[in-house]
Amino acid sequence: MSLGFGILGFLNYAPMSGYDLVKAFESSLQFFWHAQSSHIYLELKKLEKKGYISGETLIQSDRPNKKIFSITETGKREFLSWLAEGAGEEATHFKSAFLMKVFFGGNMTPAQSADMLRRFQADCEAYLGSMGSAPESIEKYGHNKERCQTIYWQFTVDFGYAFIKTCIEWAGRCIRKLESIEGENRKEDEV
Amino acid sequence: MSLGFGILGFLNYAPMSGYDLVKAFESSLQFFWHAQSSHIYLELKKLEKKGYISGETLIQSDRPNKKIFSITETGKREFLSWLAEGAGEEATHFKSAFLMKVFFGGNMTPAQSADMLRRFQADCEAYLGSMGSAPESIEKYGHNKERCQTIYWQFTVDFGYAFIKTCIEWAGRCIRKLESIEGENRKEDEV
DNA sequence: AGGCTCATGTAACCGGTTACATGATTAT
DNA sequence: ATAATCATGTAACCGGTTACATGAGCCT
Repeated sequence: MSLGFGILGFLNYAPMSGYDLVKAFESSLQFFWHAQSSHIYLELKKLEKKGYISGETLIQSDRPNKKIFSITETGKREFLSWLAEGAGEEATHFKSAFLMKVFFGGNMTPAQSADMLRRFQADCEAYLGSMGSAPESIEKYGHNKERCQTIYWQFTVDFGYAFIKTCIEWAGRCIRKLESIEGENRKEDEV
Repeated sequence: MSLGFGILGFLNYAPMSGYDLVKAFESSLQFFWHAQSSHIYLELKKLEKKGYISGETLIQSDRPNKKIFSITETGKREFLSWLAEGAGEEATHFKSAFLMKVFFGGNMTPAQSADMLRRFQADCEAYLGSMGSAPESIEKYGHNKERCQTIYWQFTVDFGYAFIKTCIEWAGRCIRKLESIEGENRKEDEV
């Protein structure tokens, strides 16, 4: 139901259509929450059924019509109480199929493992590059809001930076270790 | 299907029962993959149906009987080709409902947000403490295997350490920032 | 005419969780 | 007796993905 709360959070800023929400997720939460448009529309239906939001069709002449959703009082209460719950222990959980591959790296050659880690490192660097636009996004979306909102957005961006940098450094250590092993193996072969 | 590959990975070390696999996941992959026993048994059935593993009932007199699963040639091939695929771009993805709460922190008081972050930080410290047993686990499980396996296990443990430490430091920075804001607000109130 | 953005959905499926259910054997 | 560990499952559900489908209106 976390996606639902994300939607409520955005609607708590301002009424929006499903399409607007898709864009909003893409340009902010996507660092730690990937939402498919199909899923968002599905969730909107559920939230409306529960009475947390209400939608009104807006007739447009220049573009296709759209349905604008607003958060209800009940919805606001639900959202705020979810926030107030604070962090559960699941916050420290981290799931990764990639690390599973690393774990079973003994079934590949060290060279293969090193390649995998290099690819990972490169993806991280690319990701880091794509995050360059984050400060502007925050500026753009936040300039008409209270300034106190944007520091929380910045917190999540900071987390992203710190996380990716940690990944890059870790991968570097692993790669160096694997290269040293390869070096030893070659020496043994020569003897 | 990642859970399936995790199971194949363990069975590639040695034949095991469902119960053994539950224990194996708990004592190693749980840092980045939580597997419920019910799910493991379900997955074992699927893998058997696909012909990736085969099970034989072992009759025990001192304990309840159990079903020992072994990886088949087909299973081995599948597992190895999954490994060889390397890291996909999903490796850099990170999903967190907790960060979503941080993102929407503007709907709480800074004090509430700071409390949430302190709780998170404390959970991280606790997690760090629980990881102290990892090196022994590796030693224990690895001493009868080739030494080259254990360095990959160590890699994932190292990642865990680095990740949690990054979380703790990040949370600290956020908390300090929030405390300074609270300080400013109090000053304004006094004027 | 063709491609773009805007706009909204449905259906099938899959991965995973929760809750429940059962029963053998061993140790205290 | 009874608690703990060993051992295996089922059923209902939920959160999310993938693939598919549609169509309005704009720009070139």
